Amino acid sequence: MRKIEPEGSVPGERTLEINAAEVRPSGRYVLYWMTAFRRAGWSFALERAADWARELGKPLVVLEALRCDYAWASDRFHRFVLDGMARNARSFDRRAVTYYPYVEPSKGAGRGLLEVLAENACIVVTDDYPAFFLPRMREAAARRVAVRMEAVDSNGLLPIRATDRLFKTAHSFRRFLQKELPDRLARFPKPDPLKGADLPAGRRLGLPLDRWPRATARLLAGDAGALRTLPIDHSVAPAGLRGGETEGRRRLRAFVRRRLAGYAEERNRVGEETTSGLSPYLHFGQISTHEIVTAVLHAEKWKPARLARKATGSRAGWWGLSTAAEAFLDQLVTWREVGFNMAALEPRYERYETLPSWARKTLKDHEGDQREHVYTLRQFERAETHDTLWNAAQRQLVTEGRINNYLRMLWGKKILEWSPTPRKSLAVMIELNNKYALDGRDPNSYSGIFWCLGRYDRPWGPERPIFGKVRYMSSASTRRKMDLGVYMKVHGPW
DNA sequence: ATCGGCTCGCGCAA
DNA sequence: TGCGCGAAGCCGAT
Repeated sequence: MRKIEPEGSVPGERTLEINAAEVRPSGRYVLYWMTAFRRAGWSFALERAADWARELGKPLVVLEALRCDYAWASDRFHRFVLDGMARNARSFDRRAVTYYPYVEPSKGAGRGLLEVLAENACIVVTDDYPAFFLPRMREAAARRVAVRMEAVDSNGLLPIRATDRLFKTAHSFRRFLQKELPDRLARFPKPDPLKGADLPAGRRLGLPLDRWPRATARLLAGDAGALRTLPIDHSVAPAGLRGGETEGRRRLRAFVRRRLAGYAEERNRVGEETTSGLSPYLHFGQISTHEIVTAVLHAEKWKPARLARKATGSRAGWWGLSTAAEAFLDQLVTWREVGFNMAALEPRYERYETLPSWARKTLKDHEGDQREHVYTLRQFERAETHDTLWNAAQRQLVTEGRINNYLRMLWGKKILEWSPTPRKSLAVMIELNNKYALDGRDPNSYSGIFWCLGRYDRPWGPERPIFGKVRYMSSASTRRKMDLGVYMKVHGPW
């Protein structure tokens, strides 16, 4: 039997069949189950779903669900995702697409929703994201759904399955990217995959969803009273920035226009807005790396001929852009995607055992060292250490859902220094980062945490107590190097 | 203000 | 087999 494939331009290396079932051309619609790439533009997954709908001549149904039972679910993350769902509702309602936003009102209430929708689907397309509970949820769904399911990778510039190699340093990953990216720069997702897609209208599908009522406008508006009714952690308050694709795009424009040119020199200035601030939007899939890269390349009037011929792994000069743009793209592409490489290829990416062996050895050698200060998770959480700078960074995390890039490293290094064991320090970092950081639970966030313990880094001398040969950082040097006045004022004691 | 040394693994040249 | 080099460091010498 001929295998059905849609016409389209989504690269084969980004699509993955995740069950053995057949496509069902007699179904009533194509179902796109949006779980990670929560946006209407620049998404290979949505593009693939639209390709299928056109190929089969069926309407497209988009299901975007928000569970309440995942770890660390709180007002903070719900509000951010709901902002995005409200925006998606507007984007999709202007198209010939049936958008179904579902917010789980109680634990387990969403069970069965996907299967019921899949019963009438020709095919289910979903997102291929390599971290948190999403891979497990996707696998469980693939076993229960009796129609073909595809997962599509719209994570970054490099498809997560482009290689089997697990990269141990940014340098070797960068060198690999410099060989692999040129071909992929010509195959970006469409800014608006539904434009001109010519899909049949699906306005009156009469979905049998009485058991799973569509999210109310009040909830999508992020109404505080509506949030309070959900069984999630209300002690972690919304972070004070609006989520959603439009807001992410607005920030991208502002960054490129006003802050990109000074990025290389100013990114570590504490207490000023000098970075893009896009990582929460990237984490929840509300903006795409492809869109960001396109905006940067456009601002720099870039041409493919500017690419260096040789892949040396060097941090600057490969793109042929300004120093600032090269530095920014190194963060966005090299450092973000090396974390996706880890999460996609190493199922134990959250485990201490995945640290490089030199780091595990040296930390073990120093596990018995005397600790001058030792704090519990709760003391760290409440910013109750002896170090006012560390406390300020922790308070920024709790109130804003982020920490200044440079201070985040110091934050982690000190948790290592002030914990009974390196393993316990890892547990504290993961707990606090996942609970409070908008971009926590992301592959990228794990890179940041594990870097503090030696991942992607090299040994440094001299060997010190507790740290061994793991790179040491000190609050005293940080205070000397940086102007912390404004920062300490804003994040001073509660 | 700037420099070297501290230390290990990788990729490439030879 | 040798060599250069690497997420943002630290410290002491000059």
